[in-house]
Amino acid sequence: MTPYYEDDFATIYHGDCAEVLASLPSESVDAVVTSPPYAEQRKATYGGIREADYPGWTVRWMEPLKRVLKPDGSVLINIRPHVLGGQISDYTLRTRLALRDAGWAELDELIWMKKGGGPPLGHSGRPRRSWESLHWFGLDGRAWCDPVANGAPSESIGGLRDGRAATAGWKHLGGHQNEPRPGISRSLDVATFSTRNNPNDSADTNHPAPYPPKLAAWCVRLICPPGGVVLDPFSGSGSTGVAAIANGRRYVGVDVVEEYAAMSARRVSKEPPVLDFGGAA
Amino acid sequence: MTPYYEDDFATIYHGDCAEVLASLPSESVDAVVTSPPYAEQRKATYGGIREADYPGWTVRWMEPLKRVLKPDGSVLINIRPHVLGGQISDYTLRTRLALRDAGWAELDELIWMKKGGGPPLGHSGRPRRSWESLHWFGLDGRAWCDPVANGAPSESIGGLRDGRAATAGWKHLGGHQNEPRPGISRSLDVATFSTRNNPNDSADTNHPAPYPPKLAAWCVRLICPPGGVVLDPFSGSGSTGVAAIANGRRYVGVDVVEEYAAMSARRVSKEPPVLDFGGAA
DNA sequence: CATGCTCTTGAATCCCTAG
DNA sequence: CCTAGGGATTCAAGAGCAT
Repeated sequence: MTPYYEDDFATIYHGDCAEVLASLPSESVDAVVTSPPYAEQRKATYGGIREADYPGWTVRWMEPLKRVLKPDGSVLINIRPHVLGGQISDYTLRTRLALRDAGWAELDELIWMKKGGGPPLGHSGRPRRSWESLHWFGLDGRAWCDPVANGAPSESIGGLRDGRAATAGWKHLGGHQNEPRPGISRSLDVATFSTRNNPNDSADTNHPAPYPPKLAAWCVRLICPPGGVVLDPFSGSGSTGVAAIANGRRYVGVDVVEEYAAMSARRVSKEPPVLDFGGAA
Repeated sequence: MTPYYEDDFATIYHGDCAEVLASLPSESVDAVVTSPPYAEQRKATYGGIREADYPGWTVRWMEPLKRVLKPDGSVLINIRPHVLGGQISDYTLRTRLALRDAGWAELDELIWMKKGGGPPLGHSGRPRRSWESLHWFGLDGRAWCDPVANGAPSESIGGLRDGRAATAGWKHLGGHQNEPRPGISRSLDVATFSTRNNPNDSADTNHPAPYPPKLAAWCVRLICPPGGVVLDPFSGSGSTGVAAIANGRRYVGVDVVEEYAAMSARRVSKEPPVLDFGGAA
């Protein structure tokens, strides 16, 4: 399939994601980081998947990934139930079970916590909904992950206190005792970022559902090794691509809406790539 | 059924919760706040419900609540999947769907965020799991809730700026424009508390799964009106009871293990009740 | 360069009214 | 009685500017 845009670090396709994914080489992608259209949302641009159809729709677009992903690759999906009549929808539950039934391994439940609580809208008689799920699936339970990538420097990691090397989450990645990556704590399963986009990008991020680039970067660093390939089948404004390139990964984006494929290409092409894989990981 | 312990503010039963609940008067409980034994956990004391049985087991113990709860009462359940072979268990998903199938309305997904990340345990190659779910169910979508009870004082509530009364989450509770409860923002759907118990309680809280009293208090204030009755069918060390009484509610606790019924009675009887329902709400 | 103010803007829901 | 559409609600982040 012919790319809509291509450079050394990014490839953007305009087309239906199932078709595009079917055309990608086997084991060519390390990680998928995406925020698909939620059920009943974005009707204007994506047709608005109905709740009842959502689990099957998700299983279908993810099926080609079983071939396209590397064996230790994984998928991070941001979806969220809506509230109707004071009750939350169940389509995310049913989607998770459908993916398990389809053979996917559910690795963990990660959370995006909206700093400051996010927009104060919603049901005025209920607590403000201030977090969203990042559902993490892999081909099996052994998916690649760097638990230290988003960790904070720490003064109290066990090894530093008693003279042993600090190897939290590091031996796991093949590190050796004599080259420890010391003083960084394991990250939590929660990413805390404001909902706001970078206002500098505002002209180029006119998309109904952009998530903040900092969140995308957190996800990329967690599940894609440095120098690897990140895929977003619902590229939208291209935030995942920007985050991937800014963190020394390559990007493959897909969008069925030409305007968004163009927007992704524009933003991705402007992002100065980071090639220093050594320290930033 | 004869209570194991009883005073003006608390009643503790020693027995199987399904039997005890069946013996309680209709519409006598405003809210249930509980942390049942997780699947495959606490085998020594509770027999260790198997994962496959967990949804049915939950539906069964909750069934009598449809009669015992007031029509606008609701239930807050703290359970958590475990990790095995790098994959999370699905029993909480299936339990939520089973409760929906049984006619319960799922009102929201609330979260307990463990301040500081909680114990740094778990799989060392993965992010530290630092939150747990509080699943909120009601008889229908109109359950009682005070969205402001746990809110923080705010200087920037809309009404304060332009002279209108600030009635966030207050009109909902029957407040009038001329008696606003101003300057308190709606709480978030996240409760952030450390995992630590009050060290003063340590002698009396030797229970395998105590959640912190501050978390229980947050839950009580959210879903039980001042002066109402809070029920915990898995009373354990009695933290829910302590929180209820300290916040001007009454408590009904049940535990199948006599040692825990006794522990609940002991802690509850020591807690000085708060009777000033006026301001603390 | 800190500090403080104004200004804008949200992946929202509910209620009420009109048909 | 059910459906569809429009108005009301409400607050933190961050930029830009003034002090």
